[in-house]
Amino acid sequence: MAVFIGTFENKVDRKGRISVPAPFRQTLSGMPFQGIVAFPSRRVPAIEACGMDLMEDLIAQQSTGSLLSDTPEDPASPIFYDLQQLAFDGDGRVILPQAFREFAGIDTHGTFVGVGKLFQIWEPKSLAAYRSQRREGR
Amino acid sequence: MAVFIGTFENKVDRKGRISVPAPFRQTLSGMPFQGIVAFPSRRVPAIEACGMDLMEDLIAQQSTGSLLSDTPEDPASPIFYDLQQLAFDGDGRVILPQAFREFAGIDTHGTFVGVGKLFQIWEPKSLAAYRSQRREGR
DNA sequence: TATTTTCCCATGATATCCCATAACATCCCA
DNA sequence: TGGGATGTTATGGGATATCATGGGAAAATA
Repeated sequence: MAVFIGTFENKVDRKGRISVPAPFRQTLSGMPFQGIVAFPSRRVPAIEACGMDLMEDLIAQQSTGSLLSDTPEDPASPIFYDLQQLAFDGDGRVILPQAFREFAGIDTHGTFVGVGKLFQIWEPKSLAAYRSQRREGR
Repeated sequence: MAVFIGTFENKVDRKGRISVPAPFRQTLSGMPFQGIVAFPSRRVPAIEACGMDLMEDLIAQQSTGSLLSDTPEDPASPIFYDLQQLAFDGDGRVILPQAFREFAGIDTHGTFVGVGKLFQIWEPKSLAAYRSQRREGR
């Protein structure tokens, strides 16, 4: 099972690149797509990301019947509309799309937080705020 | 089941390394990740740690569907925001992150205390204080 | 051609690997 | 029951490798 644990703060360089922490890359190393699948979180003001394996799980859950029927509901999970594949460059960095940076308020630094099967990318100060809020039990 | 029992005081060297007691490493020896998962305790001024097995239990409960759906809850148990994976070096040592050292007040020495499924790492003097306090029934 | 993206290499900091040593515990055999 | 031999452990430190980061050059795009 792919597991992400730990917190790592990295820099965004002037080209918009940021290093994915080495331990996370390690977790992703066996996967067919060398990179991450990212999307704005529905719950917190941060980007969430995972490996392709989790996406394949999600896709496997779509039943062929409902996909190809003419029921009015969209069979796609809503997050599909916001997904972005971000490939690693040779040194394990990705470029965060502008829209994602804005969503999370990320400028010069990003903090990666492993939360199990996913990880999140935060603007460091929003993370600090969120953390202390949580610790107060709110 | 992984069980930690016993008390061991070890040194922090100038590189910030500290040996995990051999009996604890023994307990962890069968695990896929050779190291510990550590976090500031919610109850006492010390670091708590366990093996990857305990974390995998926690993570296995995250279902792909709910992770990627629009449910309002943060997919992360609050504990995730403070976790760090600390790998053993060839000699069974780990490097305690600065933030952890500060949280527990650990400088030159750390005392490992097995408390069952977890163990704790204390600054020796705070542990002594906590102990005598407890013995007084407070 | 202007602009962006990808690839590649350089660098400094840090962590990792590896070996040495001293203290201690355990074992083994007379 | 000694008492030396062996092994394990914690600890220190030097050499090496890895990592995050910056920037140039090549390639792709518009």
